[in-house]
Amino acid sequence: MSSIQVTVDGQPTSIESGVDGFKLFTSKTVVALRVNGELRDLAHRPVEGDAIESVEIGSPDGLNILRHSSAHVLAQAVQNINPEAKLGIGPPITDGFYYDFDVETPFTPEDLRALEKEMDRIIRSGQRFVRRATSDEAARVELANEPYKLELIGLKGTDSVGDGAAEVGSGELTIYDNVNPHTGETVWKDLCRGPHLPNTRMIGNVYSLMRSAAAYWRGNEKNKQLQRIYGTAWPTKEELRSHLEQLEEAAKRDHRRLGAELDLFSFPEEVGSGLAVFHPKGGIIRKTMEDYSRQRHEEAGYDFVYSPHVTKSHLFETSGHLQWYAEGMYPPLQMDEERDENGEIRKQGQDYYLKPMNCPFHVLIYKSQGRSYRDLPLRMFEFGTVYRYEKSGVVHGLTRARGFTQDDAHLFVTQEDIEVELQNVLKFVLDLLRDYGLNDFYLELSTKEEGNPKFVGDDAIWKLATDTLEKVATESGLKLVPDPGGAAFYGPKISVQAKDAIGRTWQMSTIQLDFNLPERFDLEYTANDGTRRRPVMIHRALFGSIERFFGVLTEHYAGIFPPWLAPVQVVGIPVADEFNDYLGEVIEKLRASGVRASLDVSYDRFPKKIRNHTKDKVPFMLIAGGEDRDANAVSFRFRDGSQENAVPVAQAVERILKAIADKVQV
RNA sequence: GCCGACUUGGCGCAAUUGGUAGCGCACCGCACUUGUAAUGCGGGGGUUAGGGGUUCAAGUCCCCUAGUCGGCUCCA
Repeated sequence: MSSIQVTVDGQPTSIESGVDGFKLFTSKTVVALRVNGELRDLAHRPVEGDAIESVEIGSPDGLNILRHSSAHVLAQAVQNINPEAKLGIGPPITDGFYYDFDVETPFTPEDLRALEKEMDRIIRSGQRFVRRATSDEAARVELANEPYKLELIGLKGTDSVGDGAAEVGSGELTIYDNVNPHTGETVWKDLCRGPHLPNTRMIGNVYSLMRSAAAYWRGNEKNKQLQRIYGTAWPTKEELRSHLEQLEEAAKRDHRRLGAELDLFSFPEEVGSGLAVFHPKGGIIRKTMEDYSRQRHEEAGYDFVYSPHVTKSHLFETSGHLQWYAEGMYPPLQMDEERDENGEIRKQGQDYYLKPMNCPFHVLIYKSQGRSYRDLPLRMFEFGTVYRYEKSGVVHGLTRARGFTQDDAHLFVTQEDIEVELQNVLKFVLDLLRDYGLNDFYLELSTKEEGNPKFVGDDAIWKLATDTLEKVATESGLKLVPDPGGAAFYGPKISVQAKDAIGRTWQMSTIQLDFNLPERFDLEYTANDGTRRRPVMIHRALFGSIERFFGVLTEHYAGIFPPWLAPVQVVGIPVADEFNDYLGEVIEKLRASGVRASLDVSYDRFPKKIRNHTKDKVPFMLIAGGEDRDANAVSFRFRDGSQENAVPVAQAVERILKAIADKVQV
């Protein structure tokens, strides 16, 4: 046996030639190799000079392999039960995998259970995943019954493969055979780049089919819809359990659920899809959010403006919305048209539109007078309610609504001031988000997609805008993630992504640079040399939409709002009626200081009152009985059940006021 | 918009093979007057999302509309 020189996990090592990954790594948790940067099956045999690393099942690559192999088992199970099912693609995704199938009838929950049974059988049989290189021609013959796979072969090496990249790469084509370990017989096969687990047993019973749904073939709504099955798979039972618990936790925090439970808002069917009404408790939270935002904007030198909800079509023609964005707008309201008895138009009508954006109005305010460089930067701020015709299938609670209020600002600046103003805006935005309790951010830079006609304006301007945004974003020190093609039609944007308490990220603020609207509206200012120049606009929404931000905060806090936001901040619960007056005085004292406090004088018994207000997530429950009254004190009970007895009244009041003023959580 | 599931009193749910709507919480009344998550008793409230059809009979079956949920596409 000759030996070869390789490096194994960074260490120069001499190994026998022809040795495969199974021999190199005997640990059961190693599922694949990384050879010179490329993922390989454990059956791969390294050659002289290779740099080899082990891939642990718990590593990101290892998890992908586990999940990808699980997807294969799912596909095999589907075809075992229904040989007519045609295969789409089946990649790993965050926390799991999916596989798309073309089947006559969609899968039912019962089907999923039957499929899990079949998958268990396949997994227990310990099939090996065996890689086999093939040619395009041979694969076409072998997969003649799999039209979607044939299509992928045709796309091989092109940019349009998209999610099919798990099936075909740019190199040689490979098929994975699932081989029965006892008979050596190939029981199933799939076009796939791999790598895969050595055998199905490694999947164990640590997977679960989650749901089925339709998905367009190759993600294009013009294509046929296939039936997709989603699953999750993990290396260990504990990880699967904790994943399922996390889903449960997320469900408990769902703002739609908490909104109903805490009586914050609702979506009356009578009003229409995606249109919320805020109830008193939600209303006070929202008002508090808005009031604080107003205060900060005032301090930061913004002007407050207001604009109507509807306007004549011409404004949106000038802005470009009707040309570029009509399908996202509510259909027009036809006004003032009159016809004679023959149906002939006697008086020409007008089309009015609900506004999808506030910017054109702010532009008109800018234009209402001649502007000087001395006026700039001009910062206009408005809680502007906009209406967008979201497709029926995408409406989702407060986070995707058809009517919502943007905390919208438009900054008119000179070219020279762009950078400084952007820096200030970004800092302002992040500071304010922190005050609302979000602390973990990264930035996304959304740029135009070359050649896509939806983006208006000339390339040089786009480049300047994009470069400036990138510079400012980079200087912020936050992580910057590119988002090609995600720009607004009139300009690139930075968006602030915030992580919530359970690690989910939400797009919050956006800052967009716009050279285009000033052009379309022919905006000008007089420079200090007397020449007329064109200002640049910065569009900036901080919460994105107040409704959406409200929803995000509700989920972030799981409904347990910090005192400054809590709809009811203090409830006084007397131990018995006898103490109503005593505790009532304390509550009055708090109310006089602006605290949202009330006294529970209902006929409920004491423990029931505690239960009620705990369920309502009131931050401070103040309790008073004989002992407290004698000591001129009250007792605190907090939402987590902890308590603090005999706190002198003056101290208690001060403590509550301070918690509210400091915007801290309790 | 597309695919699928779902819609029963304010909320959460139940109702054998189609046989004519129940429960808990909440609400109202009465009694109890209580030291840290549910006091007891009584009461009111639904033409089962809306409309149409099949049937002797529809919450249960079929069709249309609206809404909700999960995905897909979309999110300027």
